[in-house]
Amino acid sequence: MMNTTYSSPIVTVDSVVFQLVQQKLAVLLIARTNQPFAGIHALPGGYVSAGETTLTAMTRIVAAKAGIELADCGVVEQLYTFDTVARDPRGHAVSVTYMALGRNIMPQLRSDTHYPQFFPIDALPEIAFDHAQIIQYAHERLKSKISYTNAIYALLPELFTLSQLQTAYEAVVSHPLDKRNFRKKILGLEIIHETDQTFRDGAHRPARLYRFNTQVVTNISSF
Amino acid sequence: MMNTTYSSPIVTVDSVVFQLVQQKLAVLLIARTNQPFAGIHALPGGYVSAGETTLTAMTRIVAAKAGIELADCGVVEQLYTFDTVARDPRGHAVSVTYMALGRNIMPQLRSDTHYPQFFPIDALPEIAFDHAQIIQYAHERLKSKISYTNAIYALLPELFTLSQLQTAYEAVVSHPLDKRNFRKKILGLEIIHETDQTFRDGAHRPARLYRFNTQVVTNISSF
DNA sequence: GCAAAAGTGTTAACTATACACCCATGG
DNA sequence: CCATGGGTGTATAGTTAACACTTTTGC
Repeated sequence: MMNTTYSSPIVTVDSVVFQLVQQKLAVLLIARTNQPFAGIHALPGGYVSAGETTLTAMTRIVAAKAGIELADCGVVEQLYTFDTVARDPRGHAVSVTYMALGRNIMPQLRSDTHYPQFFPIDALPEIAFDHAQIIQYAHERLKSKISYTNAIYALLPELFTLSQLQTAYEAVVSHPLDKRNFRKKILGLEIIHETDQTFRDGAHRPARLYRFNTQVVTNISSF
Repeated sequence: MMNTTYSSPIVTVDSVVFQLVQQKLAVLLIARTNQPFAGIHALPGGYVSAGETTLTAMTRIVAAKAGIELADCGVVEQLYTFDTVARDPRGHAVSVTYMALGRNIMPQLRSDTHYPQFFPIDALPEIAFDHAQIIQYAHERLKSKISYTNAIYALLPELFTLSQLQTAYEAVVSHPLDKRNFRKKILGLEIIHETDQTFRDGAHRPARLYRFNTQVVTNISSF
């Protein structure tokens, strides 16, 4: 064993990039240009080469295929590694998946035209490979993550109203929350603080703007 | 991009196998026979070859290096995938890690003598590579897992007393639990049921034996 | 009868939930 | 003055946490 003529599986990465689009959770998909699944939407992904880390590869691939800089995403987290048998024409592939959270991301059409777009998670098109399951897995992870960390900051602008924050939570957990209970709880967690600024938007009372205490993922357990 | 002369990283697996030894959580380590870290203890791990899944590779490797059949472990779960740079003499390696839970596992000395042994997690020897961090990560995952699933069944015999169950929980979370609260809670979860058998062991009242409702990992959330 | 582990309830603190009205603004 | 979203408190139910004595057995 362990001889140097050993033949390894192909290593790939696939990325689930989330952002809020019109107050709904949306995921980045590209239209595939090659077989299999040509024309069908898929997560941006590609091959990892020897000498680059999976995270570096992901950054490179998402920039190349969707014109998105992962550095602009406030949270990047590894999800799971799938043994996707019979997916790659060259044989067995191991796919490392990541989740990224961003805001105000504008996908750019690249020269090789992969048609990157954000789709609301409750209105996804047909999805190639097992990527629908990966998206679902990422969504579950995100739901869970925002319940014990401040990670939702990465989906919001630096300054935000409590209503925007509540809407973001609701977009992720996909059910409505009680306004008074939500505010009581979030303020009690001491992960945000109010600023002296307000936000005016239409014919109603202006909203106080808040800011996260930190833009680093932090646990908010009861201990 | 995506040309067929692409060179992939090496893929490896590393396994964190837990069991209870004398009522303490213990992890399987082997003594390395080669450089680097010759003579130092490490997690059982090795190369994944094209055509086998990481789980198959892990099963093969743990059997080869420690004489342990993963099929005997009640829970096997993927943990995380590490980009271990500069670890493999042939270059960049991607290491997929798994956690397994078992009971009554006896490691076997194999022909190529890797000296497999279980060490209590609070008395580990010097550990090679970044494996100490992997063990800590696995321990955190296990702590968390037993709080929202019945996964601890995999560390216990089929029939067990409530005191044994409590001791198992305590071994994992590494702090003592209140006996009355523990029993109230565990019985309220309805994941175990009492049998008509008891266990006699020394000069005291015999203990009722219980059994898990299922030997499959199941969530026990409040919903 | 004594040592040793098994077994058993109550109270207080905290957390989660349900629920409805007034406020400040723009038009 | 009215439509719109911003902002606020209280009462109840449920959950968690602290805590000590009696029971059954072997020797």
